[in-house]
Amino acid sequence: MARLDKLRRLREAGIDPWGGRFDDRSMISAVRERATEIKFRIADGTEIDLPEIGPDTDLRAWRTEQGPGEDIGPRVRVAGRVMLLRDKGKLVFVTLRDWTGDIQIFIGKNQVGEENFELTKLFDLGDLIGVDGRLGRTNTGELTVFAERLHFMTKMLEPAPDKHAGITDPELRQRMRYADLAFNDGVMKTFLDRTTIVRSIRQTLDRDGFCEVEGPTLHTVAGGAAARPFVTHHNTLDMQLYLRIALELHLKRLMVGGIERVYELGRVYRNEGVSPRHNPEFTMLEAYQAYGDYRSMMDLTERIVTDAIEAIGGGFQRRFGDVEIDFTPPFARQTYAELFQAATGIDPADEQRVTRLAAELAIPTAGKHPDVIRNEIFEEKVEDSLVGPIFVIDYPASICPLTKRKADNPAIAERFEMFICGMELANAYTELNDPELQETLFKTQLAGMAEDDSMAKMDHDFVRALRYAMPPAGGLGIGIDRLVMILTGQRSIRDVVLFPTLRPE
RNA sequence: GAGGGCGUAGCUCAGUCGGUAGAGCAAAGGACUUUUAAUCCUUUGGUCCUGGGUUCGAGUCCCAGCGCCCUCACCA
Repeated sequence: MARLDKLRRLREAGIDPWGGRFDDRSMISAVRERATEIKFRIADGTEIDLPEIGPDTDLRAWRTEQGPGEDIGPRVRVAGRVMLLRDKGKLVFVTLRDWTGDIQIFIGKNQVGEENFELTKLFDLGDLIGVDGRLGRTNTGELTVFAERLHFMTKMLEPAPDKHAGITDPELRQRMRYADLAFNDGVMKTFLDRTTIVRSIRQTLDRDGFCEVEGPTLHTVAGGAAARPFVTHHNTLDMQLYLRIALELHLKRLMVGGIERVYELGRVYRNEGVSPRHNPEFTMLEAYQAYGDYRSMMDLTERIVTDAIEAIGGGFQRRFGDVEIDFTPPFARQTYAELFQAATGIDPADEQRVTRLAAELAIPTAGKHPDVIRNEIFEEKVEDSLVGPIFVIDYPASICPLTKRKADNPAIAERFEMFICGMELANAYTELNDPELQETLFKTQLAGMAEDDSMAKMDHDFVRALRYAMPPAGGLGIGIDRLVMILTGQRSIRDVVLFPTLRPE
């Protein structure tokens, strides 16, 4: 009988196939925790605990040994999706799933009565049902709700995916995330973990006295990062607008205004290529702390990451692919120059040998600033191999134009990047707050931009804001999606973004 | 944007040298009161991504296109 026929049969039996309010149900995880309340009541009325349940448990034999008696378990009400259906004639087993877990339902014809039992004939994989029953264990020891009454909740009209493999086509999983969440193991957990991580980050920042704000996502000038923006248009104002590519410039304006610890955790949009580590829209945290510097932000980053790990559990030793990562604080801190020297055997200050190495690595050097060449070598020889977590500190100043230099060494910028498994997870600076220097650096940056990046413009208002005095500050950016990838063990950003950008069907 | 791989039943996948389109799950009918990816019997189910070409004959070989995945580039 097809699903639509069953729908009709439900209606004919006076049952609404789309269900309704269903009060007082317990979450399946909570029901599972009540397993210890199940007792075996023997003839004289005394109640004894069930034996330890193992893979070879034979409760039927154990019950026979105890003599005449019966299982007494708590009455529970659950609701969820029918994941597996095992029809044994006058007996039907259902594996029911809600968003907290799975539990088996036992539906015996003699136990629930003819009318309820007829309802099971109208069940399909994927339907939503409600069950009243008593918690107990089957002969094999499986924790089970022995149904006393069935409630039909909602009919699924589409065929269910393969009950073992689920949906494996990555495009379908992303396009039909609803089915992915409902039928593929572990997907729900990953996204609930994502929520837990984001909540934990807010808690860490709030506890440190940071103030969460919401900046504009529509910008008249898209600044704060070197990326191409999405362009849009406001009709009645008849003006071109850009979707933000970073949170930075508005948060700094707020620092000028006196919001001394400020952060935004929100979506930014970059009109660049897609890859397993890049989605056109992604979630960034940016935090700014007045009277701090990049070292303050390093401590904060470490707390944000370790708090998030504690929030989702599983300990500081974690796996990502086949790599073992140790998040036990403190995280390693090494200078850019040290790492360069260790990986290449060459002193980064040795101009000649750096140039020779660039040639060996087939890195074109013509017309490039030595620091740019150095950084290309660094990216190739160092970054990919950093398992981390590690803070790479003290970058060459010329590749960080918007960063304060070290007071005692103007060639070095007060910046760190945190790497885990070769991925850049965080980036922080001691922020530049000199408006005149900022303006000059903006101009040089714009002059160096390619023709197709011409939508980059000078943000005059931002420079004016700095003229009203922004306190010296540390600033931090964390790529939330990548952090979630690392902490949940997902290799693709599209497995931690609920609805990644896709071409239309 | 460049290179490589993939596209077959509702789902997961086989498909040999170019010779009648296959399996498991799902679906439909039946048996079974402690199963658990239940099992057993029966049945149904195809635009082989699209369009050309080679050939007596193409899921298979060739060309083009579309889509997805991976690597690289831009970027975080």
